[in-house]
Amino acid sequence: MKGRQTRGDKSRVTLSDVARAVGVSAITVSRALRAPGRVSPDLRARILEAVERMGYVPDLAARALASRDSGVIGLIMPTLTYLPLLDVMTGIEDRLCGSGFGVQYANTRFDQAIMDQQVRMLLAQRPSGLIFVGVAPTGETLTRLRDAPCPIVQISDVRSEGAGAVIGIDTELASRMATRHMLDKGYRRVALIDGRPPGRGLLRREGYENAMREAGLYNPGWEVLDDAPSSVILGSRLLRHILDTVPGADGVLCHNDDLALGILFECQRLGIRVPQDFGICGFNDLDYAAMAQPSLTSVHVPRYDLGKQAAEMMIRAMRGTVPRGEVVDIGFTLFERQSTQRDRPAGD
Amino acid sequence: MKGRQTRGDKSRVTLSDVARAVGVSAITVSRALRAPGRVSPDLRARILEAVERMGYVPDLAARALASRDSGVIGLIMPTLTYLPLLDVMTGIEDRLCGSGFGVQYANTRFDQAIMDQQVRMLLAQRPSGLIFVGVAPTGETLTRLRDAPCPIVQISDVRSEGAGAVIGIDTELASRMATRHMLDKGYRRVALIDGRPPGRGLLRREGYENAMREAGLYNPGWEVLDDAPSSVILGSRLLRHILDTVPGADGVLCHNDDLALGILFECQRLGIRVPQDFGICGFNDLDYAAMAQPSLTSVHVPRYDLGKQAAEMMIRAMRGTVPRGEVVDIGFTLFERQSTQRDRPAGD
DNA sequence: CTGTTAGCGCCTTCAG
DNA sequence: CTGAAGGCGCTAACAG
Repeated sequence: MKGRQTRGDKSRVTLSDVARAVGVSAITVSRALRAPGRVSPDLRARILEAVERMGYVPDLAARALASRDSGVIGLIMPTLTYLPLLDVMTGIEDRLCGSGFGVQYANTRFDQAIMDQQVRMLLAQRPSGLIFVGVAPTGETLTRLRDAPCPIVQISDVRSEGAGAVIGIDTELASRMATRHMLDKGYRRVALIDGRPPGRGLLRREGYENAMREAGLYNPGWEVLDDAPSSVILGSRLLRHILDTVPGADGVLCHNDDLALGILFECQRLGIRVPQDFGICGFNDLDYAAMAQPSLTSVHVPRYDLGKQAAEMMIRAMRGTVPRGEVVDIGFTLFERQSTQRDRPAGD
Repeated sequence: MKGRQTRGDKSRVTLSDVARAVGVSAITVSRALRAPGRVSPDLRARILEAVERMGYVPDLAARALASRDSGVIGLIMPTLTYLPLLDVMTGIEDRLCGSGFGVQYANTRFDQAIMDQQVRMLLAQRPSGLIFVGVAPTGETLTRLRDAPCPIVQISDVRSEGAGAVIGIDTELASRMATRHMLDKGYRRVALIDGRPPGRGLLRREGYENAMREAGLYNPGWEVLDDAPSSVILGSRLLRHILDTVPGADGVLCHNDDLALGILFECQRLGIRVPQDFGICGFNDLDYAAMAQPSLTSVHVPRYDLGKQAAEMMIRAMRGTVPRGEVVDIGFTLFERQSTQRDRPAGD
């Protein structure tokens, strides 16, 4: 008698299996799992015990289909191979871990069109929330998000246009203060370099320009923007470029510590003394900034906390307690280290 | 007459909507989308046109529920903030991009229990495939995977026990050759340091031990293992530790370039000349290894390709054309750079 | 090549 | 606090 083989599969435990075992209806098990308050305590206990014992794991697809909510929070990222963003990610994950929400990454590869497409896809999968990490939605994406069916949090410059809550720093200010610091230290012909970071390039440049203008030293030719991804190698290359194109250059503001490190190595190779002959300021305060020899001045942003708080906002928003326009400035700190500690030239 | 408001939602376009518009049945549209061959060319064209025009996007949850396949490939990673792994990830993503499969990351945080749990969850969601990146499944996970309902590829040491296809390098060999290289260059009291990398620590240590033993120089006290995550800071700290505990140490084999860079910086700080007084060998050949001053000797692994090939194997496996036991050794290269170029002491 | 018939596993009503 | 119906959107499995 092989009979009763109605459902060919090798018995995946379902909600009704559990329900039958406990002697209640499926919906009660469902509620015991998701809305603890709506089931009597001891029934709930029995149910949870059975769930455990039978090894029941909810089928997310079925749940998503029936409830019109995937329980997934989409993280839209411009790249996955950029260390600073990863710290933010980790903060988000740590906060979300155990909250019952899943995380889905969408890698836009710095490409607007891909972002539009990915966001479209994500939205079609009924996400519980969307977090933009280091990119602000623009263009078509922004439009589509105007009346998105889920909360949106974006980690970006506090002044950027937003479709939801915004958390981040004032990039222009950070860049301006870093530049001013170099000027204060007596550097004059300070160049700016930038690779392909996650999109805040414009604001950083603005801060640099503002500080340089205030000092009457602005020169557009001192801005070196490269489309290659930011890296140590790029930094080395760009130093040579600067020395060629900015006569008498005596410092550089880097939009990333990778670049700063590359600059430092290349200076050492060329026999340029840092900080005496040349000042270097980085951005992000990656771990090696403090360890480098000489140590690198850099703008520190509490990235991990940034992620954590963003996730926190998302969770509150999903409970409906965040006004869509909320903006949080998490602040930054300029760590003034050896790479910019030149004594001011006398009489300057 | 407000009538016919049966489905309250603001019209999400469904398969049947498209089907009705074209005048065919739902299943035909479904097939046109997934199995191009099984629908006549011009019907298919009309359908695709309608799909485009109406902005239809498949509901993955419904699809997963009905087909018992989520179309998602799970990537199990020990951490998301370790640069070398990210290159592998990028390779995987690049290959999978456009293949129609989605990618879902599971971060195990170096924790066996979390891995077990995550794999259990993943399996419950009917993944199309599972790729273990830099970790080999063990314990409960391995058992559970024995008769997994989907292909498995693991990126790890070629000799590691596997639940599916394996692709990677011979870690012991790499480590042994790197150690031998240092010995060849005349370094004698070569220490080993390791932080918390994605699990290949044991094999790397084995390679080091084998090489040291062959040379009659093995000393267990020279192995410094730290549980902190590998980082530049850790490298600096460990150099001081080595100088304290290994009298006359003249070199170190690092299990990561982070560590190597930290060692280098600390040497510079302490006035120890590299490579004359002290040799440094790293692992992974991160971009700064070649740029550092002096440049760092390191073991290069084609990580991006590794990822790409792993994804390729996965795709083949999903078509059922990879024997489960397949093992691919992708090889490595030892780049001998300045940090180990000491002239052999005369008479040694 | 195309259509019909039945669910996939869960959750939303709406009743008690 | 619990239960009974019905359907979410899609796709196997057969038919034609």
